[in-house]
Amino acid sequence: MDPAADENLSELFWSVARTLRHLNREALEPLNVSPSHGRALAVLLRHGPMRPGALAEHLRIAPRSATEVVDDLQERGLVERTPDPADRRATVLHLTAAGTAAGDAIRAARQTAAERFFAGLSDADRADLTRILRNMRE
Amino acid sequence: MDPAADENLSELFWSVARTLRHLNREALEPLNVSPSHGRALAVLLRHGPMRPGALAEHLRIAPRSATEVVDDLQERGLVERTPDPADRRATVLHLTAAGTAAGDAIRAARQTAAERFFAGLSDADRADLTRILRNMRE
DNA sequence: CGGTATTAGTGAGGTTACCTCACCATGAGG
DNA sequence: CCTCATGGTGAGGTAACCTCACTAATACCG
Repeated sequence: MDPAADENLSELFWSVARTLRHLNREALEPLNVSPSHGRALAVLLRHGPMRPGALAEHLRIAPRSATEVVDDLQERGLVERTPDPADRRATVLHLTAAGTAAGDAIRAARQTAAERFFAGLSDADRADLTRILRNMRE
Repeated sequence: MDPAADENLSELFWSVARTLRHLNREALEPLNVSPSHGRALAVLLRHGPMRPGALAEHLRIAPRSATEVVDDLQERGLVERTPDPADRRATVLHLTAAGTAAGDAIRAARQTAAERFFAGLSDADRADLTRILRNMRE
């Protein structure tokens, strides 16, 4: 109820979020993949081949922006565009072998970063945090 | 200790962070201030007049980038540059009346957003969350 | 069946919020 | 006083987004 407490909580939350973001970026850096490309690879790895439009939805960006991300990824030989046999307007994106390897590396790096980050918490704290965050997400 | 749990916790955290960011942006939107400008105004409001270099440090951006932010803010009549009497290389930034008003409005909007966001939590949960986040920040 | 509306993807061009590098004026120390 | 460091900024660049306009293809409808 105390407004000052709310403000502190919000600032505290941001401070922690920033640390986590930095950690994630550090984890991705040696893989030579930008966060935005990493997210795209992760989506393709998790959900399999899909159209650029679907990728855009997963990433919550405009379809045009997905085109751009795919351009970069294709240039690096991580994804391929193949025509959709069912709809000649559409293309289907799928990971190359290199793309799958990169995606796996990203997943591993992310997990390591998260482990390091949450390592200082007791099991009880983790449980509390999970419960509270779930609650906040509604 | 369970890797999957860590990953979920990290994703959960991001999901909540995104919601909070959106809420903050919504709160700032009617004030016609970008997040970056809002942060700068908030710093000047909280810490008083300072040099561009100091502002850059507070915002954790390069000095050159602070110049840019100040340019925009000055163009909108929210801050002024005055020569530093103690050092003729330097300038001192201070808020205009309009800038102070904007800063106050931003602070209020932020607080309202935070209140809405943390409204669903019990006092005990807030205390737990605060403690855990402090712990994570080390 | 033909015509209109819709959809998938992308070219062109813009924005925001950063960055580095080079430079000038000034200040500080030997 | 001469060199070196510092404060600010011009010039120019980048990442990751955006909207608008367009083409090709498909879907719907009378």
